[in-house]
Amino acid sequence: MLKHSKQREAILKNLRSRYDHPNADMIFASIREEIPNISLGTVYRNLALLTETGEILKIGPAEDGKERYDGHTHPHSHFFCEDCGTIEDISEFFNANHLEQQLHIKIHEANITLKGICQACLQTKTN
Amino acid sequence: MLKHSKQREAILKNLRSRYDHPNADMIFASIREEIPNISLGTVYRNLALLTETGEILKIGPAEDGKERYDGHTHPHSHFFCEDCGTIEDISEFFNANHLEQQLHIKIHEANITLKGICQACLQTKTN
DNA sequence: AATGAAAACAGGAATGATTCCTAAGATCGA
DNA sequence: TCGATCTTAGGAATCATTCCTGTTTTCATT
Repeated sequence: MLKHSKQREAILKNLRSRYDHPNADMIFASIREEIPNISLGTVYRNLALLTETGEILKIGPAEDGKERYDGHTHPHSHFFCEDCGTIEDISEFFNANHLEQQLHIKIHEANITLKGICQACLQTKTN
Repeated sequence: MLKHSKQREAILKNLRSRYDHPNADMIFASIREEIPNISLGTVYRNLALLTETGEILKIGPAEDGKERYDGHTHPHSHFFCEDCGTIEDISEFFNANHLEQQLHIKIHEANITLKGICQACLQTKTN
């Protein structure tokens, strides 16, 4: 059973209010202003919990190798700037040339990352 | 200037000959059969070098958090199985439903990851 | 073939994001 | 109010990756 905690609530509220795809440390720093003695471990544990319940998204590590979190769970993609490291939301339908012109960005790499269950695992499950 | 080394050559040859998207440790184990006293640091250093020269690809960390490498650099995408952790190549044009039927897989998540330079950075460069 | 500077290496220590551990504190149904 | 269970703070542990150092290899030039 999941019990209420002001720490978890603060973390969720923080993520819901921002659009900069922060990492655990950035969230930690933010929450600290409100709950000065919160521990980094608590931030990590609750980010994992909230990700599991689907209330937030964990978006693959950025160039710096740190995981980023997104409090907005509607279907959308992300644009990683290789220069400054910012991560922008992409809601438009995917079309590289169109996107470059529309968002005034330069796309070097466009990868589709698919996750699911492979053929071998699907067959194992049927047995 | 880049000097020849049998260690780097062995790593490249190893990656060119396999299709399982290994991590640094798997490559280390493989090369060790040929060069028993190669060090893990050498493997990491050369993987970084080969990635920089474009001879291999580093494909984002898998579920286990470890980086994977791909010795085949033609444009293609990857499919990560969330169950067994295997990574499969995807060459077909992207269409989730079509792919599921064609490859007999179950797609839970399809993310487009874009990398490049954001508007702010492009403007800074012009200055 | 010998020389020397640059690049690479092996081995091991350091780093750092994330996870784990434990005793104390908060939550909540009964 | 009580107790079972969940959560927390704080700090230690983990472990993939990077860094360091003294030694070895490469290779253009003699």
